[in-house]
Amino acid sequence: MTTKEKILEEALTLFSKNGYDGTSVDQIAERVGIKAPSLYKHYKGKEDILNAIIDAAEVRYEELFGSDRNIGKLPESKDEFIRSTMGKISFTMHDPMIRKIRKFLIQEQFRSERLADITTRHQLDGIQRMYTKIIEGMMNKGLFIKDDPKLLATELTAPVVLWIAQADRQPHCEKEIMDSIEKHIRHFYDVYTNIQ
Amino acid sequence: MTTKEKILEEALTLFSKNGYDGTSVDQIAERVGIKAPSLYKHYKGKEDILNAIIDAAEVRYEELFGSDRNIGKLPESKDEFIRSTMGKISFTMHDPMIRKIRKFLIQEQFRSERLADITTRHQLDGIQRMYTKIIEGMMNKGLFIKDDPKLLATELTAPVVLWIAQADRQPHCEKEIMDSIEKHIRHFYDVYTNIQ
DNA sequence: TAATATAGCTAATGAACATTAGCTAAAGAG
DNA sequence: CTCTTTAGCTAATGTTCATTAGCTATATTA
Repeated sequence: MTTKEKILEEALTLFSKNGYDGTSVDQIAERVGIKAPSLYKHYKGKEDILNAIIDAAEVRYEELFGSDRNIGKLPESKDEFIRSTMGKISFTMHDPMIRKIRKFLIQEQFRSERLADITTRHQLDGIQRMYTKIIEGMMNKGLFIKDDPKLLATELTAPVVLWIAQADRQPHCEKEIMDSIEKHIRHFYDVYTNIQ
Repeated sequence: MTTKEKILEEALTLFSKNGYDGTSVDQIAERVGIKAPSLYKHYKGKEDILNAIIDAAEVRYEELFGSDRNIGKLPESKDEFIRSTMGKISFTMHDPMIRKIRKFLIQEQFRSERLADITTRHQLDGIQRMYTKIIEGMMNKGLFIKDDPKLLATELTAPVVLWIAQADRQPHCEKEIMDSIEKHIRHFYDVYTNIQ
C-alpha cells in the first residue's frame, strides 16, 4: 500500500471515530508514520483528503450496489432466505471498511450536498434497489405474494438499517440486535408468504 | 427568556447545523448578543453547555415518549389512522426544537455512551413504545389482526425514521418523501387488516 | 554519471480557539 | 444609602491547528 493510500485509510479511520472536525492532520500523520507536513506532498490539504475519501465512498457504493452481481442466487426456501439475508447483514455490519464509511457518513452527512446525497444512496437507495430485485425475483417464483416489491424492500430493510446504526454506537447490544433482526426477517417472510 | 436559556437555544441551533467541534463559543456568544467571555458567567465552559443540551434532550424525550398522554384517541378507521399518523410525523418533522435535537444527536451520537443511549431512545425505543401501544389498542378493537405489536410498531416506524432523516439532510426531497411515507402507512394498514 | 524529481524532515507562521484576569456598571439586599 | 452580587465588557494567555518555507537524502531519468 502506498503512503497516499495509507493516508486515506488512516484518515477514514479517524474521521469515522472522531469526525472530520475532531481529527487533526497531526493525528493522521502519526498513524501513517510520518510528520504532518509530509502529508502535503500527497494531498493539497485536509479538505483534499476529505474529498478523496468521499470519492472512495462513491466507488465503494458502486461496488456494493452498482451491479446486480452481488445479489447472488435467489433463495428457494424460508431457511435459505433467512440465511442469505442474515449473511449479507452480518457482512455489512462487520466489514471494517464499510463500517467506517457508514460511521463517517452518518456524522458528516450535513457537511455538503454531495455527502447528503451519498448518505441517502448508502442508507436507502442502494439497499432498497438490491432487495427490490431479490423480492421481485422471489415473487416471480411464487415464493412471495404479489405486491409492490419496492415498498416491501423498504419495509424489510429499514428496520435493519436502524438496528445496524444502533450496533455501531452501542456495540455491547449487538447480540440482542441480531436477534431482533432475525425475528423481523422471519416475520417479514411469514407475512408475505401464502403458506401459514 | 433568560440569557442562560438563550445560550442553550443558540448553541443547539449551531451544534445541529455545524456539529459540536464545528461550532466556536464566539459563534454562540454572537448569536446570543454577548461576547464570548460573558458565556462563562452562565456555564463553566463549552462542554458544560453541551451537557446542558443533553439534559434538555433527555427532558424532551420524557415529554414526547415518557407518558401515554401523547398517544391520543385511538383511530377507528383507515382514514383516521392515516391522518393521525401523518399528523404525528409532520409534527415531528417540522417542530424546530425536535428537529434540532434530532440533527444534533445524529451528528454527536458517537461522542459518549450517554449520547449513544439517548440517540437510541429517540430514534428507536421511544417511537416503538408509542406505536406498540397504539397498535395493541387497535388489535384489541379488532382493527388490526392479532400479531406481535412490538414487531409491527418497528416495521411501521423504521422506514419513517429513515425518511425523516433523509428530509433533514435533503429538504428539497420533502414532498417526495411525504408521499413515500403515506404510501407506506396505507400499505401497512392494508397488510395488517383483515379487510381486503 | 549527472541532473532532476520525490518524499521525507525541522522550524516557523499565522490564525482560531477556549479560557482567564481583571475592570465596570447596574441591580438587589440589608 | 451602602454593600454585594450579577452580568456584561476588554485585554491577554496559552494551546492547538493547518499550512508554508526551506533543507536533505534517496530514487529516477536522461
